[in-house]
Amino acid sequence: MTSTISKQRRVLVTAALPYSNGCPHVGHIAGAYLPADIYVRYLRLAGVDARFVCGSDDHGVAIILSAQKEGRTPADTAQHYSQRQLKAFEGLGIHFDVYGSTSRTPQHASTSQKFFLKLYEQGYFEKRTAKQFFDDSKNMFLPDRFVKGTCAFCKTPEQNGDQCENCGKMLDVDTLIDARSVMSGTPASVKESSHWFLDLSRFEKEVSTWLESATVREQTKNYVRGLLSTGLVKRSMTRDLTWGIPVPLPDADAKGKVLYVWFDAPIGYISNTMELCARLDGDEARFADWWKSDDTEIYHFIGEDNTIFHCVIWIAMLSAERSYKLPRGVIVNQFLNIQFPGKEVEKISKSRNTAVWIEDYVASGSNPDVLRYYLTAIAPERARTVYKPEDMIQRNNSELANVLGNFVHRITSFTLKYCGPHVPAFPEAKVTDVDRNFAKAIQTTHARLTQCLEQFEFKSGLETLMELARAANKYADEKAPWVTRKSDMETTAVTLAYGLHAIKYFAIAFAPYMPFSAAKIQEMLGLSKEECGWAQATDPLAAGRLIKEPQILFTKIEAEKDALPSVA
RNA sequence: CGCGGGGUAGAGCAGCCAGGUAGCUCGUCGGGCUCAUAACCCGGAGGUCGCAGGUUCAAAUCCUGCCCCCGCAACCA
Repeated sequence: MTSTISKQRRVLVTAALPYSNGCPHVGHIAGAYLPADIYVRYLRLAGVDARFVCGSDDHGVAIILSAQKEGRTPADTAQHYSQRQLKAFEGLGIHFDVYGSTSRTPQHASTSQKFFLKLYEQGYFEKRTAKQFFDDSKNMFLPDRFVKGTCAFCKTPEQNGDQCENCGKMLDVDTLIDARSVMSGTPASVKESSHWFLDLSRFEKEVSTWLESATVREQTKNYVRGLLSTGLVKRSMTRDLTWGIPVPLPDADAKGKVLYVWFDAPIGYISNTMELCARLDGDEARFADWWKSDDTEIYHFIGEDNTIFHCVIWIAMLSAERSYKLPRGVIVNQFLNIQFPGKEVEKISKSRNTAVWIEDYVASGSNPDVLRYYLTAIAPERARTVYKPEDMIQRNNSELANVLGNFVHRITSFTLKYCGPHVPAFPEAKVTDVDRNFAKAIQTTHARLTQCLEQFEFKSGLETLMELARAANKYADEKAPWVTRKSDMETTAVTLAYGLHAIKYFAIAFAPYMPFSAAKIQEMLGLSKEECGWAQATDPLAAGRLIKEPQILFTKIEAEKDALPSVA
């Protein structure tokens, strides 16, 4: 009997909690959710006990503003978008084990408050009272970016409340003249307010130690090293808002204040895990297996805008709280820009109407795998990259349809046509070096792909797979079964068996990237779930297995010139 | 001298961490094949790998300096 000592690997994967005043677009997907989903799918195929946690981030001032604009309560707004987000994700095959919400997941508020109190009791907070701009008409304090006024130093008008664009001086309540609220246009008044600051500089050592040992991309490390070298600051963890988690202090000044949204948001990873354990295991206390166990690896997938919160503040928070494990890695992708035909490269922006929305893509009935493929192929892992609608069509046609889809189709249809509906048997003596090298290429590809996935290099892994798909077409051409079938059916059988072997490999290896298409190939070969493990991926297909009629995996997309925006 | 990223064929990108024939897709020119989604395969043309030094037998890759482009600069998320 073989040893069963080795414990099953356990991995908790989180994707950034989407802010619930909007829906995901291609940039969000490429940044965090798709790579996280690919990783989780890979882990599960490899037999790892993986859980995938996400949920909406419902608090903060932007939700309040959206709710005002939409004429409903912040709670309703949050719920509305949260549900749409989940539907969009599901439409792309991005499947979370739990999609919670920082305003509705039952464990969230208490978990966040306990977290805050633990830091408070250890004396990590400093209470400070300061003057802040206030909008009397909206009855709310104004964050810097919601105040405009004239710079007291150089007299440049229309400056934001944080820094003058002209002279570069920092602006505050005393140095921004004639300040008015951006929200209402009314003059901003000034009020005093008390807040609780977390002195991040006390955790510089912890953050630094974590950073150097964690799985974090090099450019992310450089960025955080830069922050550390200039020194961390004190940062307020409370806000004067009517929507959020109440600050759980007996202090009279804490009344009416809520936790800073970035304090409670990452705690959402924990509270959503609790909710998941309550549902799946019937015991929310089992969350400790994921958050308090040395045996669990935690990975956060985020976009670059979240770096400071996950790689500095969250690490400091966890270090201060002490009972939770620090993440093993934070996988940060850069931003995705966008370029429409005949236009310049620009940022994806809701207000400028340059976003491509996932729910639109899903509603159009387009193949989710095509978008998954394209967004992985252009994944902004190392640097920002550009999403181009025509580029996606081109890649769909020339790579997915012509290379991968066509290979699967030509081999299976040839087999059905000339060798009957089964994987053909063949005499070993007919196997040549060409065949053996091809089989070897499958093994090599698998080893490289596995390494790529383990190292979070999803783009590179996909390229490796596509290389094999090209090699597969070369193999078919070199072996030319359409020629050998006239004189040598045994050699033809070898070629087809090896070709089908490759197809079976694709059915498993592409599954993390393109689950819908992989499932189609699995169906064509009649593969069971048990046969589709990562460890069995390179096993050949047994002779005699029934092959089903091939389906088209990727239809070509005609470049509808009329549908493209006209260039003025 | 604030911080970070980028500058590789006509276009878009990979390769850089672990130096060793400059690769992929599209476009373009020619050939082959006919199993396949008018698909596939082979070959050609096209690159001073931003610039200048340095290390090395060898540099797109490591080091130094410079030029250009893009972001970020924490009390928005």
